[in-house]
Amino acid sequence: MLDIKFIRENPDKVKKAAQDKRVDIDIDQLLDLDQKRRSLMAELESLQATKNKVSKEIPQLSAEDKKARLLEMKEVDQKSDELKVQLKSIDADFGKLMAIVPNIPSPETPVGPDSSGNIPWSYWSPKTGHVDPKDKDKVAQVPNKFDFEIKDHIALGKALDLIDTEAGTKTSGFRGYYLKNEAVLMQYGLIWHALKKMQEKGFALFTTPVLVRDFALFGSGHFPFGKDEIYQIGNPGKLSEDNAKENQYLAGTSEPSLLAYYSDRMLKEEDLPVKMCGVSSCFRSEIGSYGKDTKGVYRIHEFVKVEQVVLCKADIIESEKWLEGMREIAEEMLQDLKLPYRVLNICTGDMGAGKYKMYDIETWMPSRNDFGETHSDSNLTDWQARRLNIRYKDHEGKNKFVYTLNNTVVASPRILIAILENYQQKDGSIIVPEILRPYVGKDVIKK
RNA sequence: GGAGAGAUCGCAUAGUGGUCUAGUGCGCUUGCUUGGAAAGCAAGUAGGUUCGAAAGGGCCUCGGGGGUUCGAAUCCCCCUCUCUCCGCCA
Repeated sequence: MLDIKFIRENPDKVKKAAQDKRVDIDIDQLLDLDQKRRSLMAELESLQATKNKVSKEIPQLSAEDKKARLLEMKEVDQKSDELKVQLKSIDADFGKLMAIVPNIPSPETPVGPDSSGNIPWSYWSPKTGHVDPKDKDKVAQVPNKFDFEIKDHIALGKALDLIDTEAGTKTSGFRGYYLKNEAVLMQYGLIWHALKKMQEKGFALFTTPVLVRDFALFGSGHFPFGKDEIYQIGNPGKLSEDNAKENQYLAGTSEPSLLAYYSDRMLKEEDLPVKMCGVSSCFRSEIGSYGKDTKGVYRIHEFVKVEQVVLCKADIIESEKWLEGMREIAEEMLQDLKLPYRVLNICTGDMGAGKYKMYDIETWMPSRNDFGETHSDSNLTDWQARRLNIRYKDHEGKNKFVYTLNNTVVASPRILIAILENYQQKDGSIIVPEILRPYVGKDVIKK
């Protein structure tokens, strides 16, 4: 959500943002509704003021005067009832449009239509260290090379009894899977490693509700945009469009729950930044990606994720520092695992409506012969905080909306794809990354 | 699943149709007092929105929504949440 005052004063900036982000919204219509809404409100409020005044006089009046006044009030009532009906419908339309007004992207965000417009920002591998994207020769050295015929994670998972998608599909349906044996230990080891790291960095740890209400998903910006992507559940007797407040949903990330923890709160400036780290199951319907990544555990309906969220004061410089800081934490995770990756600066057409700036981190996945997204780092400035009413009192005593940011720490089993494939050996075994060995209890996974 | 009680200005509490512009206590802020402090005294102590250059008005908010009424914290309906007891249960 943007401030309506900002939209009034900068309609061209907002139109440009909508165009670049490919959000279909008529800003002129919004401003027209805003105008109508305000003039209706003014009219209605002056009627209300009359009513309030007369109501106070009535007890003191003579019986006759009283009668006359009451008749007048009936008319005022009728008029105000009419206006209320009009205002209600305008309000509803206004609210719907306000909910989809996109945030203004940062000056560093490339303008582009879709993922093809994303720009590599940096590369890293254990061999090369950080690599500038302009250094083409070095960039070519980032991916792991193998001097034998590689297997994909599906074949490796099957051969070593780590992943069973056939049984998973039988039990759960399309995109179902079981993790087994060392893969289970690896997943929990990754989560444990991530949680310890985040705690050491001063983040408060949370397990979060996965089953959430409408407002949390609206607040994070997952509604109304990505409604198809989210499973709706609840008491069948209560499920309905009109009663969205009662419906519950399976969240696709712990971000909505972490943000909602502070909804409707008034923080003090010294409380900021609030650093949160959530671990939860995540559910995604993957409607709209039929036929994409249909094999293995790259794109699945349920997974586990450790997520980082920061609420900081309303200062663009400070928020950018946190975006970079959270990116570094995610990179540290991949460096701990010694996995090659790249960071992309995400373009306007590929970022959500609420985002100011966004990086994706993609980890090398040999069977795809490409990098695959494993982390997503976003600065949403006050766009979410306005939706969730998360404010703080600054040192001058002024109330402001916080800025919100979020990034992945680790998501499994997707990260297991990179681990299994990058660490595979010629003999079909898999070396366990050093940091996971205490959790897995061995150095090599083999038949 | 059953029965009952409740939700009021940061906290606690009063308030049962007009005197509520929501009182009181605590907390907090400022001032007076004091060598300094405590105590005491005095004043202040929410948010949103709208009109206005400002000063300052108007409107809304007593869990949320709707209704009755000229007028609702107060009466009615629906919802959410909390607590107590019973039942069931990981």
